Amino acid sequence: MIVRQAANVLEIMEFFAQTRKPATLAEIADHFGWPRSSTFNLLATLSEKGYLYEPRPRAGFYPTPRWLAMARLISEVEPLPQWTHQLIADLSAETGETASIVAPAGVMAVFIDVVESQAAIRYFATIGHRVPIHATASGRALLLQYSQEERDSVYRKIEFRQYGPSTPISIEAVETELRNSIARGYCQSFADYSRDLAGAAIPLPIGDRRLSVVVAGPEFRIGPKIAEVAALIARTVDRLRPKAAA
Amino acid sequence: MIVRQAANVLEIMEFFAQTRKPATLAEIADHFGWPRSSTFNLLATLSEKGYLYEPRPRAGFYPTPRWLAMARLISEVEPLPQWTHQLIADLSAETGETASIVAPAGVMAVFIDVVESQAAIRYFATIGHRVPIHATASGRALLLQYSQEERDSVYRKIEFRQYGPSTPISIEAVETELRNSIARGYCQSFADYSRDLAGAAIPLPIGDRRLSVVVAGPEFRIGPKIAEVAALIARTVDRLRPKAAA
DNA sequence: GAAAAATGTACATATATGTGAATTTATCTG
DNA sequence: CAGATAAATTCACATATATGTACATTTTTC
Repeated sequence: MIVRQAANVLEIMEFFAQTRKPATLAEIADHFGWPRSSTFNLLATLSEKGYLYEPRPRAGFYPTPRWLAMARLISEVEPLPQWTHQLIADLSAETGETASIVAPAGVMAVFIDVVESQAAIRYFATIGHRVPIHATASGRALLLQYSQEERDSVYRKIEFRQYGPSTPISIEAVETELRNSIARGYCQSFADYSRDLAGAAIPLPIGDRRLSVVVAGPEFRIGPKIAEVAALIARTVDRLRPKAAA
Repeated sequence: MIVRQAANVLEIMEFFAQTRKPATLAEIADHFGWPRSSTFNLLATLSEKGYLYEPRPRAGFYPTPRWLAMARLISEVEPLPQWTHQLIADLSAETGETASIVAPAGVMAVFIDVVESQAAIRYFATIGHRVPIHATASGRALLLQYSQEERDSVYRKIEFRQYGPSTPISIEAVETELRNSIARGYCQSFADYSRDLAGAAIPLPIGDRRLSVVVAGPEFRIGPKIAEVAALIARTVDRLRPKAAA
């Protein structure tokens, strides 16, 4: 079950992140199609807690810097090492596609850092974006780092759905694909989950964290050169990863 | 009316900002005394939206970097000029007390930047902290920048309460205190709102934004030297504020 | 290695909560 | 400067929602 008012808080924040200017109660209510009274309660709650204020009298609400302060505290812990951002920046620059660092989240994989392609037609992904762990290159690069028991435990919770023509729709299909990936030296996906989308990924263990790097883009651009892209990822990791650490 | 689940989202994030490590459903539920099932729904919602993930399998949830990405976008707009942070940093260093930049939010004043005192006994304030606009030095330094009509409009919404012995409990009392502040050259408060707390503040208009700077600390430390502190604030603003801007 | 304890998940139901309509307050406009 | 228009609040009530209970799964204990 989705907690509506919790989701609404996030939507409001995303709204401000997009518009980047103060908004009045009426504007917000209209934008979301929420009743004024409900919007009023929400804004009042956020204000009361110190997360919203009125920069100028009657010019509307805007988030306080408290969000930033809190987010900084949270992200200080286990920050990604510098070089991982460099990694996806380089990969995106060289391939012209979108590159990301991905982490596990139950049966899903979450994008925790993203550098987007500059191409007009491109894979649009943002930090926080989630995809099924078994039906994507990046996800499978995570699964490769699990023990058999851990993988089994994940499989039990997966709801296998035919997202695309090549989606693996059984545990066996996923395990087979994992074995293929090992043989191949990298993970790949051709529209397993998103239409027209292809990607190459490799595992990226950092300390005891299980991450992966993925480069993804439209099938017609990535498809022909997927092996090259995979090799480039591996080379770039080798180049940037500090030698001392595992 | 307070929107409970909206507040809960904030509480969870604050919880993570404090503990700075992943927490399991059970830990979170116990910490807040929430039912497991409700906690489950909340965490599921936040995860689904891409704001929570599981860094390591079964080691609990933690916020994704999406919070940071969003907060950065939001705060890029109208960032405080560099020198205002320098201002409160210098003031805090020189006085040994807590210094803050404050903005209006209806009948309240919000702390939008804070440098805390290092003293063992100190004014504990964080970004986002809110205090009544009429019963604090910082708030009155904001009111001084309002027109009479704007002030009247604020007064109408204030619920006058006797927070401390010297809290102004009528419009007239506030107006009188404002006139005194002008004569005095700065705003002050002696436990008007918080017990044992005293502070000196002056208006700090930046562009068309109405802000104020305040230095606050325990009455016994600040009290005797309040005039000096106020003078120091004024001098420091003069020193740091770019000459060109108003 | 089996049993116990702890944790995570699903669902029906009573109730806390969101909302439509009414009221107050502010802002245009001629 | 009225009178009109729009925005912000308030409030009682029906309904969407949080939770108690039951069940499944995982981890720990002995």
